[in-house]
Amino acid sequence: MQARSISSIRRSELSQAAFEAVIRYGLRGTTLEKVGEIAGVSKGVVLHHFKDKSALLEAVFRRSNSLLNISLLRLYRHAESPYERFWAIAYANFSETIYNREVCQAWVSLLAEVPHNSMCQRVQAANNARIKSNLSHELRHFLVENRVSEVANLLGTLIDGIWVRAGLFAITPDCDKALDEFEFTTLYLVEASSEQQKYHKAAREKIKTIAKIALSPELFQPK
Amino acid sequence: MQARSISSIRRSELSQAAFEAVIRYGLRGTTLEKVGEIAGVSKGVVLHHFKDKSALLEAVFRRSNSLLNISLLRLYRHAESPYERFWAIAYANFSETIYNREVCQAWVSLLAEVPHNSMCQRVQAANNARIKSNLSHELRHFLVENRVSEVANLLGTLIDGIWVRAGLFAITPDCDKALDEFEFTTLYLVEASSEQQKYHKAAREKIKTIAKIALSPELFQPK
DNA sequence: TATAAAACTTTCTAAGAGACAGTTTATATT
DNA sequence: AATATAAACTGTCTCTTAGAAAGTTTTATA
Repeated sequence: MQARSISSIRRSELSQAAFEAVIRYGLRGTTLEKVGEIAGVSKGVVLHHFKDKSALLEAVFRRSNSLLNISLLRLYRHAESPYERFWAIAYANFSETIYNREVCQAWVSLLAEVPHNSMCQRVQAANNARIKSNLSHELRHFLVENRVSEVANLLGTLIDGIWVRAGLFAITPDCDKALDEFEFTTLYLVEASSEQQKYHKAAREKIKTIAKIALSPELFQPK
Repeated sequence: MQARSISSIRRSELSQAAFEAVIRYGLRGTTLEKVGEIAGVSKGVVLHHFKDKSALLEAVFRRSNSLLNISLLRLYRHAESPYERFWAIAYANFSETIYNREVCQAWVSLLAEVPHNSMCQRVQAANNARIKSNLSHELRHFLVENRVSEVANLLGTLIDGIWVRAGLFAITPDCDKALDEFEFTTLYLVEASSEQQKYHKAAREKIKTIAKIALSPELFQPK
């Protein structure tokens, strides 16, 4: 059995290398040659596997979004209540494995590609929709139906805002601070009763523990 | 009296042209030649007034941030209470003159420049700090002191999030929707009493009217 | 082992960033 | 007004980059 085609392995290596290049040299400083250099191949190989530079950057963009997806699925597997699934979403976005200098910075750098790349737009739109849908699904359990959509939307937008700010300044972002901001906003937006607040705190603690294991760097090596 | 030096006029023309180019061709598609073409001069002129491409993009970035500043000052002039000044901040960020397809898209495109350009980082950091300080100053009047900083920070982050989402998809953003989201979040975060809510509504209405005049496209031609 | 397809390399071209030398235009000084 | 000086601008040259194309090697499969 052939595990994965050479092409798919190369594409993965190359998009990883491109990610590296974007971190090191910025979007404008990322050239096909540098990407090849990091991957240990010639520029020609890069263009053999990606039709042009846009296609390569698109793959990097897709990759960084899929990291988020993977981490969410891992946490979902161990979340057993709406509150816990809600916090799984939060920790998927703001655990060290995902919410770190490199990834945030790369994401912000790649944002510039989106307005003129309809494939990136689709990826990003799908991502926003997925987060909103996930949040809505859990919010329904502790918020009146007619406010669910609005709150889910706002929390999604807030997540983007936190990410952007983290990416802009090329410093290590503070996971706990981000999670605090998310919690703070949530509790006010859903007007959580003190009983509900306890559930949230408990769920956050549990998912935090799970995230520490399930999203540990050793276990988190994407294909 | 010499109104403005030739250089300063040229720099302004050129950064305006560069802004145009970023909109039309994206960050990666923006070349010095195209910028010159839009401005009706040769590439050499561009490099005469800006030491390199980064310096040019920096100027565009600064420009789009200063638009925000100008619109805020205009509205402040007519705001007469904390509530009104609070809403002046909101309308400075989300009036058609500022919050439109072109500006949002350019802003997002230029974000990619920030992580590797310390001057852009300084501009952006100053901007964040200013918005936070402005918000804090007004929030103090209808929120207990020990929550002011946190809420100001969150609202600033939310504004960034709304902007990013608007810039990503190259469509005309919806000003009223953005303002509704901002209002919605504010009212919950400050736990506004029904009396306070009335003040907010009234202030929003008033500033809306003022913005329609003071920020009308005819009157808003930045230097 | 023959054949095709996929992976990879090398070479070439057009376009871009930016340096530099030289020319023109504006400003200030006597 | 005449001259000096600085600023604005132009054209040319070099080096780097994206990407196309044509050719070579490797791998898979019948």
